[in-house]
Amino acid sequence: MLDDLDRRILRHLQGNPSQSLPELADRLGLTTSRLSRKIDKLREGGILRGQRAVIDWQALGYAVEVSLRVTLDKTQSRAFDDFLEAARDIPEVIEIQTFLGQVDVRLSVIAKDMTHYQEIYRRRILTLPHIADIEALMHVARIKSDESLPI
Amino acid sequence: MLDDLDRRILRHLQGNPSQSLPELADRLGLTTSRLSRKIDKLREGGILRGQRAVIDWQALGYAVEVSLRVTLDKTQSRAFDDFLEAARDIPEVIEIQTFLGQVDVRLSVIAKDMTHYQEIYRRRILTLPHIADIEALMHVARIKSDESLPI
DNA sequence: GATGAAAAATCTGTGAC
DNA sequence: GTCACAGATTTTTCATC
Repeated sequence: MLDDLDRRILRHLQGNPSQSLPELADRLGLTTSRLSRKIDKLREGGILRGQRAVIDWQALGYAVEVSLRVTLDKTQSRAFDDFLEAARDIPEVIEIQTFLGQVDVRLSVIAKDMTHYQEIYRRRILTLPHIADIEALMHVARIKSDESLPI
Repeated sequence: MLDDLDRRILRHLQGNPSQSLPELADRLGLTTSRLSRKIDKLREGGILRGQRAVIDWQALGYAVEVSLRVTLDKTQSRAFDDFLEAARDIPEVIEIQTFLGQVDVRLSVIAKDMTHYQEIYRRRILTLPHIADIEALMHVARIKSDESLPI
């Protein structure tokens, strides 16, 4: 379903997204039109979902990131749905993942500083429904972040 | 430093990534050139770091994601550096974060299926240097993922 | 059905107002 | 802050294999 050329194209799009088609075609030894059509196919197939602007939120003044592990009160059958729905609406929550196992959900929360974080934590996080337990880890750095998928 | 218009622009660039300048300008009620210059400023300010192709790795056949919490052997002063450097080179490791506290590093690993995951885990993860302890959580879903920063 | 070359449409960036 | 234009880029068309 995905040939070798597709893989090479994806790898390049991942690394240098903002290069032009002729430029990329040149590197890959293709004509521009062939490359253009290949990319169309990848988009149609849902593999290429488009481009996204990379925004440096540290430059925006967000200096603090905290990773929260949440365990939910499983006596309530709607616990998951309720919790996720409410968590999704908090703008400072930039990541939500769910798990199989002792921990139910992981959230990444960003804030301008520790005071701001405390405020978000008390007013928005602790008021989320069905929380049984929370464990927080202060984040130091993101070393790698999705830049290089194994294609 | 960042006016209201900037914020709206960033919000749009985040949400609807692959729209063209005239299209976006229309939505925001601006002329194309004004928008173009605004975006230039954001780039100069380091807030906009460029574009990235969004690739759907589930469509690529990666069905499994596992989150690993790693504790390092802190008797070795080079433990962090050695570990991070080696982990970064594993293509299936798509995220690396470091923390302050009892846990040192979190890795996200993707694999085609459980067999594939076992292979990566044994051959690549367990052979990383200075590991004192690992805890794994099977990932179920990414509910939210960086799409909507609080701008 | 896929490919290459070139025209047509569209987009981006810049300079004048 | 707007308008208009030149250069670049993407997309479509058409002939070909």
